[in-house]
Amino acid sequence: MDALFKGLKDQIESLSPLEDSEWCEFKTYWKPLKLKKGHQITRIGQVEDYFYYVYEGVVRGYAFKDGEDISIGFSYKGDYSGAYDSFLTRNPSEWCMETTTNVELACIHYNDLMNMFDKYKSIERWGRLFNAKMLIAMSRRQVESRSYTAEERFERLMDQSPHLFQLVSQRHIASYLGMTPETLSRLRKKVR
Amino acid sequence: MDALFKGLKDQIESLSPLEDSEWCEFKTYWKPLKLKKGHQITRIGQVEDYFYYVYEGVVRGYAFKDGEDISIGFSYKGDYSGAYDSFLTRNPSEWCMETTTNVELACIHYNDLMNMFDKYKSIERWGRLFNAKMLIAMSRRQVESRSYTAEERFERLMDQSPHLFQLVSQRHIASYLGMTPETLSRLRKKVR
DNA sequence: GTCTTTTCTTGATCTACATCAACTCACCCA
DNA sequence: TGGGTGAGTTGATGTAGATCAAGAAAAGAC
Repeated sequence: MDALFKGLKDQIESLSPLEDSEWCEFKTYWKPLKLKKGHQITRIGQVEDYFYYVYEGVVRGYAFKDGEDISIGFSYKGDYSGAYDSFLTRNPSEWCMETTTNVELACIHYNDLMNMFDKYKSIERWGRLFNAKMLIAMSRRQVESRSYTAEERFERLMDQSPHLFQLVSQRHIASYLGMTPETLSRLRKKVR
Repeated sequence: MDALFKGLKDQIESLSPLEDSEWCEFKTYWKPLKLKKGHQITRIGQVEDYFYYVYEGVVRGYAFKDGEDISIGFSYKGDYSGAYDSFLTRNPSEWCMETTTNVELACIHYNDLMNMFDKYKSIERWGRLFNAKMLIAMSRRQVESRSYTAEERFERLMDQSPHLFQLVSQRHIASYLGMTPETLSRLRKKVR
């Protein structure tokens, strides 16, 4: 439990250092949470009320396209997670989140986070820089998905996140890479 | 010139209202700028020092993939523009910006904006919300590019931004939509 | 205004990847 | 312990869109 909060604090302070008193108050709004593999965190059509910090395990975010689900991203240790679009806009979510392993999280309610933004400039700053970081990661991924073939995307993922292949099923990885499970299977065979 | 600043102020205050005194100071750091069609605003490899507000005209952002340029996005009246990734990280830009029409812009230097963030909480908040807005737009676009065929993406762009086809060349729109100019040409013929 | 260069169009061909289908393997639980 | 269910593999075939090529149109340049 302590380690979880330490991780969270370090993560936040890497973007914006907080006064001890600020952290002490901020901390009280974050609730630790353990979930089993396969748990649905957010469903389509519901407004996302929580923002999650992932301390242990993997959370998968995905959207629906004619009934088939397509993976948008995976959050690991140290990442944040949640249907962030819905969390920010307060509109019903078009994405879902589910755990693909057992996970340990900490979550904070929208209202509490907004109050913290109002109250502390340092936390407002963290919010700005956090959004900036997400934005940068996302724009990288955008160019990535446009500039490479299926095979190249697969190879790059193998280089960058080999552990993912142990933690997530092939078909979820396939949809993340924008290809069918069959294609991914053939690519894996080719490499072996 | 007045209209430009009024547009900028409205745009900022739609996210975070400012005190008159705050706006008065903030305003002094924004420099108006007129550029001719075809002007290179940012080049690859240089660190982006400015953040731009587009008052009139169209700015195109693009990246390179084996020598061919691929359009990442277009900024019109009321949008912001710039190699935002490089602006935020202070790393050499992997993107370029160029005007595709004559444009009127206002720009602010990185250092000045950072000073304003330090000094005023309301401006820090604007920064947070601005990033959030960009993030939401980008994640929509990401799902968009994965969920639709070339033909659907073309139709959706025709619906949402028909004016773009007058302002930007076919091949730039084609690369934006993730297809070749030939394919776009055939799709246009089909619709006519 | 004519000459050059670039953009757009149209057709013929090619290919990466999807789709459809059948078979194997692991895992679960009754 | 055996059979049901879902995940992964493999093969045969289909297709959206890329590539190559060559002509038409439009936009600059002098």
